[in-house]
Amino acid sequence: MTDQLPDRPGLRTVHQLRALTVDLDLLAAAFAQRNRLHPTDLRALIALLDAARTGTAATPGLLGRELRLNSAGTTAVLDRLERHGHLRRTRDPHDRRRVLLEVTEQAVALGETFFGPLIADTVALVDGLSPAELAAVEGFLTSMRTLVARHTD
Amino acid sequence: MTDQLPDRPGLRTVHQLRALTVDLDLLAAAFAQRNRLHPTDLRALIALLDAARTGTAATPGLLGRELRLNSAGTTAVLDRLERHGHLRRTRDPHDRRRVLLEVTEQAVALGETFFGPLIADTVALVDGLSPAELAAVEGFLTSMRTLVARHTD
DNA sequence: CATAGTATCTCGCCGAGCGAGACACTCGTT
DNA sequence: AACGAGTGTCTCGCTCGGCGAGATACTATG
Repeated sequence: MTDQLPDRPGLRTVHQLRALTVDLDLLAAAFAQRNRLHPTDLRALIALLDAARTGTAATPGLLGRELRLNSAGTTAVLDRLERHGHLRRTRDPHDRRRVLLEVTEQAVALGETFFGPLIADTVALVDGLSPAELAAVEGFLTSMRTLVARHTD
Repeated sequence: MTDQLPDRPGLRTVHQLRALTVDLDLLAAAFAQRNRLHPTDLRALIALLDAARTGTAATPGLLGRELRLNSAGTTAVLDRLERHGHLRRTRDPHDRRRVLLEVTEQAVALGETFFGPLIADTVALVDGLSPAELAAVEGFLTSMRTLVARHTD
């Protein structure tokens, strides 16, 4: 970005990666708008679907921490999702201060329409790679994550 | 957060890629907050720095289209950036309806503090790859972009 | 010229998210 | 058992980013 030297492999890759993240953001934004969801609501839905998939108990507090929202903002997100029928709130019988969040079938279906085809295509793409290619791609992604993590402080 | 053991290589890669984009978003958000910028202002700044780097003339209209903001919102973004000294507005002498946007030295420096180290590390990482590995990574990124583009409609 | 088209800005409004605080509940201490 | 501290969630009032509508200034075309 701050380097003008054209066509060094490293810079080309940086550019490709950045373009890809921008495209993914645009895709998410387009999907959100088409389904009358705010970007934050979509992020929340993704987090809740993840939790449901891994069997983790989701609560407003956890969600708010994940989305970097304070409690008031979290309540507002949940109100919107509940109003749109993507979410059910139930009191935790073991700790009656807590609220358990349950995504509805409708929300799961919505998530599948969004992620399903893209994931399927990506899996097909990855399955078409040779073992060496797969190793290179996975190594790159892993290295990038630790690298980004090191710059977040 | 949700590092479950994904069964197939394809899914594992999908997960890694998604985690990476989330981490990059978090990095950007953290940087924005530390510099008293709104996420949109940072996106605008990135777009303007890109334009400056490629020698493209930046105008409010172009920027607004890129950021998916209407004209009122675009004006507000530019007001904020100008107020913070990241931007100068000048009338285009050839078409006096238009306003030309010029990032200040301060903004360029800010961009370098943000992107510089991360880009340098990424370039170093990519430079350390064998030609075959590099080809695999670039091929993957390119394929993903066309794949995402196909799903955006 | 007049008229249509274009680039930008202003005004009034909506609503996402914040800070402060209320309320309900749990838990350790006494 | 009763109290206080700590925790999870929600309510209230507010700020301010972004939108729709329209004003303003300029260019292009007949």
